Amino acid sequence: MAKRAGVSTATVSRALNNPESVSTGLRARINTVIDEIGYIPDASARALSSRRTRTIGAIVPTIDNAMFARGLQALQSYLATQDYLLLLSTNEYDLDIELKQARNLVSRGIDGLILRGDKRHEELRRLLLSQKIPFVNVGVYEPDKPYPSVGVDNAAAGRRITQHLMELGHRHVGIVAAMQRNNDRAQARLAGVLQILEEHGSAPPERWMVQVNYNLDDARQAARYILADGDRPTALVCGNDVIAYGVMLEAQKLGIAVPRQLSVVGFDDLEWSRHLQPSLTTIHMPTDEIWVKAGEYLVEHLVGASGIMHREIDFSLVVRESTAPPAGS
Amino acid sequence: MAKRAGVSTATVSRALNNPESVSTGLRARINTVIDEIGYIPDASARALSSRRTRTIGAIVPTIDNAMFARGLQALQSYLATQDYLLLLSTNEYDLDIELKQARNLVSRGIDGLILRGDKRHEELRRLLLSQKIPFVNVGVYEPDKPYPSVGVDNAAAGRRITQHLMELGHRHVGIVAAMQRNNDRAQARLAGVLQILEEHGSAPPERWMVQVNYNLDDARQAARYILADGDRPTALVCGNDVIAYGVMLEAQKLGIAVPRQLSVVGFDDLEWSRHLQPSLTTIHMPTDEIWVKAGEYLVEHLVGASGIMHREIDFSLVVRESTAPPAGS
DNA sequence: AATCAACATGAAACCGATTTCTGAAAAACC
DNA sequence: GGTTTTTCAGAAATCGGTTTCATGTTGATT
Repeated sequence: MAKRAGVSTATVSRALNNPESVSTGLRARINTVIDEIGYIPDASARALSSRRTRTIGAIVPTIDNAMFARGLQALQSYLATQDYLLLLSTNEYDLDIELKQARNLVSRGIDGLILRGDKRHEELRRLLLSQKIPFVNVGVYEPDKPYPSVGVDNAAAGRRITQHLMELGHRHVGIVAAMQRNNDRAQARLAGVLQILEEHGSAPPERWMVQVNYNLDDARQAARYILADGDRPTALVCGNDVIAYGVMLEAQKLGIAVPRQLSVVGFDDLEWSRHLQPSLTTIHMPTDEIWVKAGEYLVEHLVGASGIMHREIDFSLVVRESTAPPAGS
Repeated sequence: MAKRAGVSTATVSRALNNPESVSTGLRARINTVIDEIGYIPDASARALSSRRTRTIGAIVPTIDNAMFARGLQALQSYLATQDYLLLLSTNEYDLDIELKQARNLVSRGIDGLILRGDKRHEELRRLLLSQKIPFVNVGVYEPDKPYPSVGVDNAAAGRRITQHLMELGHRHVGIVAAMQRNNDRAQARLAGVLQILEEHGSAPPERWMVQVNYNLDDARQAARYILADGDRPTALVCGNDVIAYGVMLEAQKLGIAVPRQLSVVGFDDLEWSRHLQPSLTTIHMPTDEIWVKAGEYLVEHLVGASGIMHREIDFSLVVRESTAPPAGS
């Protein structure tokens, strides 16, 4: 302890947390000693007595996904400016793992928690409630839910991009969706897409609807499956940009011209989408903004703000070269 | 406290950490009460008295980079199996930020630290030494350094892929390197590439050597700059796969055929590299293995293993379609 | 000059676990 | 059966801060 400065621990604590309450002289002396011996306060002790850790936890399905990586980066940068640290866990889309990770995080005394996904273990719900840990569901906008969410309205995004295809005249539309299991974001997108299709009497046959994992190989395989048939759709809605890339690669390999013979759309607007040949029509998601806002919500909540927050972030349709009217029109 | 079970805190602690030392009856009673009231031990208190947090810190330049995202994912998964948690920070290639983040992590009582990069603040070196915090430099193999490292020998990788170009007969080779500032990995690769080029009397002119950021736009711009000239190289070595993608996109746009008129190579072997048209010749990096090994080293070190470790992980050259003998040969 | 409020500081309790020390009971030994 | 050893569990100290409470000092008020 920096009591080498000849002061009590109480005074050091005050000098650190509430400098104005300590006289200038003492404060200077304390700071000198701190620099001298390289004193670093013990956060565990601090946490133990103050019941605050200045740590925010985050549980995402995986870090190895461009959207999450980007969001986490933005979140971490923001938290750093507020002197918060990010305790990171992944659940690999498994609710039991999520619960276990959450227990661990809670045990660590996180001040707040950021979750990706709505489907969660009932137990986790109780845990967060009983421990009074504020949390946000990030990446979705769900104003009806009894807990805060910040993100885009994914169903609306699904409707928007499908509408675009409808306006171009497509009536034979297939869907290569992302895995729906425990993924509310993917589910909402799919629901939005289907809604518009049904409104136009274009609900796709079984064969034109596939779910795939987040990688190029699986997306290509799905595209091969759907496009192999003689009677194929004139447009494909993909659950995200990565899937769309795979679909376009496979279309190219099969000699199907995009967009002349097949329109392709995605979601997310990753960096590649602008650069692809042809470039990809997609829904732009302001990922950084979403995650930073989520962080802001928690931080503000921790200093006293209150009330459930639902924050909708606007997405936008980015029309590029991968969509055009269907061949026959 | 679960002293509702009618036992002392000491016994509860023992039941949790060293179950064999508690009689079966008591243990059962304690476990029952724990389940009943949903008792979760306070990690802060535990850390305070045991001086261990079961937390590993990591400081990387950015999460938003496919290689780091992937490595962190692998590391986090591994740590989860060992009941360790990952405390994540980024330094954005800035040493001062890194020091600040490290201070914060140390204050949190991390048991070990994973660092990406060799160049660091002198102060940080001292800090880690004085606090006796084990750490590893990940992503590079540097057996001569006085601290552990686990990764590939990037200079050797640079030599290897350049050798491949030499064998194909290229003598006019340009370089689009990654940013060198505070990036030992990028520096080592570049050094390896230059070494081989010089051995073949093919040191590139100024104009053929550019440094760019990790994104497609910058890479394309660099390619445009190098390839605009009438007298252009027959091959380009790119600092990583993302840069190579940008270069190939731009070459395509400029009407320069890859590999017939221009060979392109990268490093990392990201998912896209197999799928590109033409597919990319590159150096495969076993990212998962590297990061998991780094985690293993720390965890093992914390239970008593000792000695500086330098672990070399093998890279491999993956020859695909983006390289061929130069046009004239 | 006397009274009182405001302020700066230290002493000590406290946060919730781990760990050492100690004693009582049970097991082992002769 | 008496003594020694082992096992089990509780009391209490400890980790390093924060925070309440008490106290002495200074400055303002009248």
